[in-house]
Amino acid sequence: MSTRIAKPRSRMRKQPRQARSRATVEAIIEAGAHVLSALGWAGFTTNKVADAAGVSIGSLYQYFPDKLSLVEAIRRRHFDQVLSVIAESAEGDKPLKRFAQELVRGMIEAHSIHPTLHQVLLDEAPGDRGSRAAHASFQSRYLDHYTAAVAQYRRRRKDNETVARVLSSAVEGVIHNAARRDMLEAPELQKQLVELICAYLSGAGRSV
Amino acid sequence: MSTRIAKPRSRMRKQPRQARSRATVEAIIEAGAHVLSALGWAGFTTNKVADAAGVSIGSLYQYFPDKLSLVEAIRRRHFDQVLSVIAESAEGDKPLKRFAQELVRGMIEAHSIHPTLHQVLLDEAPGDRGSRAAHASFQSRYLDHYTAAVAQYRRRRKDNETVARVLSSAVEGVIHNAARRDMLEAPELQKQLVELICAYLSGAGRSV
DNA sequence: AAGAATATAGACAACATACTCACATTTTTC
DNA sequence: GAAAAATGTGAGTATGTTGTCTATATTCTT
Repeated sequence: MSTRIAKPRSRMRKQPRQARSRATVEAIIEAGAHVLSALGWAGFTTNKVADAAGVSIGSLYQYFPDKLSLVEAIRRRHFDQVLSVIAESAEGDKPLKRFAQELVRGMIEAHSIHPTLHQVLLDEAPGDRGSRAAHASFQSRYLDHYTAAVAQYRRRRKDNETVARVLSSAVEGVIHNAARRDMLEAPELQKQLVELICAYLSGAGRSV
Repeated sequence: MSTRIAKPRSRMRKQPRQARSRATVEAIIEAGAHVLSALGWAGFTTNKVADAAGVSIGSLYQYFPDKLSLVEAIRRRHFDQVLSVIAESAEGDKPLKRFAQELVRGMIEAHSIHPTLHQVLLDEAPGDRGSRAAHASFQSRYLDHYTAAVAQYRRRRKDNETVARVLSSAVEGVIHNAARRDMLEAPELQKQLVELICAYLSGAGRSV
């Protein structure tokens, strides 16, 4: 006869009240991100996370009802970090080249936090519960930066939607590949990526 | 005192002799690729594969000593398929645009077989045993196509290595992203990807 | 300082997965 | 056509993972 909430275990089982427990939760999320980034979804076990965080498995389940909700928390935190980094790197009115440079710089910084976490969160980690919404929202806000750039710098107006998608996934691909081989900081790579963006947006292909 | 071979369980436990068993092995590999592509590395269990192949779990272990050797077989087969498709799509002397078109067409075909298998094999599936070598060999043969194109179509000679890597990972990124949202066959996407390649290789960025 | 609220620990139950083994069935060989 | 070789089977074992429960330790309130 209790007032059962629709999704009893959607977010957090118990709100941390004391400073001590807030630190515990923070440690768990941070350790979780680390394990997920280093070992991938398959190696992501709650016991390993608790171990890496220096807490017991019991403490973990005190705040996260299940594995998915923990991933959810990691996802939320990481996406927020990425978006804030990118957002501040690309705003205002700048020439194309400068925009590209700052975008690339922002992307690299965002991925330097946890080199492979981003890709793992996007591809491996399941997103069944309420994450579809968060995921989509992130993707759309993420695309906005590219869409704005495309609208601002491209001469042609057709297919702007597709162009933004192509550009963003191309940039992601390069960053991801570089992260995998630990070459995110290589300056030639940054330069070439900037050139790729500029070349595509200034539309040199149609003349040939 | 026996003559122990260095890697007793590296490849196959038993060679299939009759046609029946060859079909079994084939069915297992095919089913394995399917499961891996659909469910990812985390959902890739030997029981599911045996089930999907319509054989018993015992039969699977008759030919594959462990899970890794099965992944190895899947990897080998898929990479061979991809390379052969790409190889025949990009050879001879063609204008840049035509090369780009055929490359894109080839990549899309290669990934249409099992949309996400490629990425799963590259990122998720572990490659501990002898796979590092096969993996590196594939990557290098894979890059060769891009390097050849870069050398042939670019005016500048500097940083050709980096340019090839940037180009290949950009193309991979776009293809991968399209595969994830089931848009591999969208014609605007193909067109835009071709334009991206042409724009970058014909080097329009430096003039701005 | 004592009792209530909060936090942590780790043994344990329930379940999933990789892989084995003793035996059944089919094909080949003579 | 019978013995031998090859192939196929699936319950069973060992191991690891998720998530629970209860006992204990720490912090807050008054």
